[in-house]
Amino acid sequence: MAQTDTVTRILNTAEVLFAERGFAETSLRTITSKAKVNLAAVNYHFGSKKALIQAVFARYLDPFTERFHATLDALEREYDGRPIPLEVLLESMARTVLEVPAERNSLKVFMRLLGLAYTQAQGHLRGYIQQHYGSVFTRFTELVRRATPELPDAERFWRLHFMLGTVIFTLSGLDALRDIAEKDYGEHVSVRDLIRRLRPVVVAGMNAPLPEPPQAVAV
Amino acid sequence: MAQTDTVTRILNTAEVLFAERGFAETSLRTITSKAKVNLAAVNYHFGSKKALIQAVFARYLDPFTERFHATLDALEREYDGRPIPLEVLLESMARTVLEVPAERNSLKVFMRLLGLAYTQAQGHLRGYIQQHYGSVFTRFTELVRRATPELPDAERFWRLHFMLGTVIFTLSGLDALRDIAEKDYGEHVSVRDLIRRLRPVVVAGMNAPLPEPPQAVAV
DNA sequence: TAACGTTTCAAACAGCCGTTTATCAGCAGG
DNA sequence: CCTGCTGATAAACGGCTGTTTGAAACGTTA
Repeated sequence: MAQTDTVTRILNTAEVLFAERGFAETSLRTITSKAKVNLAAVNYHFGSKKALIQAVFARYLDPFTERFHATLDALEREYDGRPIPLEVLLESMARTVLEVPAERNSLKVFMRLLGLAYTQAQGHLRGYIQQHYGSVFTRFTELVRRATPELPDAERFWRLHFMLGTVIFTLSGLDALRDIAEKDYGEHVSVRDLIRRLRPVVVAGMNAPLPEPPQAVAV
Repeated sequence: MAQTDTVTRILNTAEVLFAERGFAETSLRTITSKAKVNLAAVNYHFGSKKALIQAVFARYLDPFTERFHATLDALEREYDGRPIPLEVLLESMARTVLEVPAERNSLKVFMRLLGLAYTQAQGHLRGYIQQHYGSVFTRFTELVRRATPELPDAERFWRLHFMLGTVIFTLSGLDALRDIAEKDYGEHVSVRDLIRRLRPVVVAGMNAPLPEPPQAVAV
């Protein structure tokens, strides 16, 4: 019953190629030839290229949502109704994001894929992710809401997306940036190192003073 | 001598379609038919699709770099050797970014394009931008360096890219986010409004406390 | 052994891609 | 008048795309 060797070979090859070149720029022929599988295997096992793309994401996001829900369950038990501090929430999310792909040494790929999901056209992907994994995000934002009661709802919404942008943009473009950083500062940067650097910036961003109201005339 | 009507029609149509769907997903036939010009016109006037993509960027980035250099010239004269405060630098950049496309009501397109330049494969584009416009960025980062002498060089490098990610990610995915925000918070968000919200977050992120050193054993 | 459902495989499908070609219109200067 | 030159146009080019087909190979169960 275990997944066919062919299926995993396709998934393993596809996720790397997608991450490197994007979806439209990666043809099924490239995938199947590099995976040493017959061209028709993709349509046989997945049905279409769209479905393959979604399957690639599901293989990361299914275990992620499961673990993240479990983590949040544990936190809610621990804090027993009291608001969970923002740092704890962010830390938990970061840890879960790191855990899942760590087992396959593919954190970089996972991050690239997340970036692509946001920026590539692929309307079907956005819909699929929203529909299948939207609930975790909703639950998380609700907990963040309780952790930051002083923030207006709209402001918190935008700041969460600001921070999402920071993280996804950085980690998904990591290879290119790393090259520059290494050349200019002679410093090798690991993903964990980057997350260490990201933490204070994200926290400070979330806790930044409120913006001055828009060109308002004082009462 | 003025640019042919055909050339501008192609550029106007192409930039919108590229911004909406990405480069690989936008065919020359789609562009030329929507622009009501002959298919061969693109290759005749630009030479290739790659060159068209670069021309679309050049039409934004050429005036941008020119104005931004002028702005920095003025600032350096004004501060006469003293370091220019970080807020002033960020503010100037934001103002220049807003000015250029404002004349064609295409800020949204410009931002999407910047995002695509980072995230889409298109290796030739990254090279082209680096080669033609890298010097402005270098000059800007050097001024930021003088404005934030307490930051280690590597830390400043990463934080600048964190903030770049925040801005590009947000503004380039603006349409999708705006829909959610409007539905959930009933609030219409303009680009200027978003920049007002971005400012304190970016400043706070740049001024965040330094991260604790990596798992170092105390001496 | 025979029949079965599942998976692999080579080949072909129609369709779209970027680019090139050859033809033709319009207009300049000799 | 006609010779060049710039641009516009329709048509075709070879190549690559995702998908489908029908036959072959496989392992399992009767």
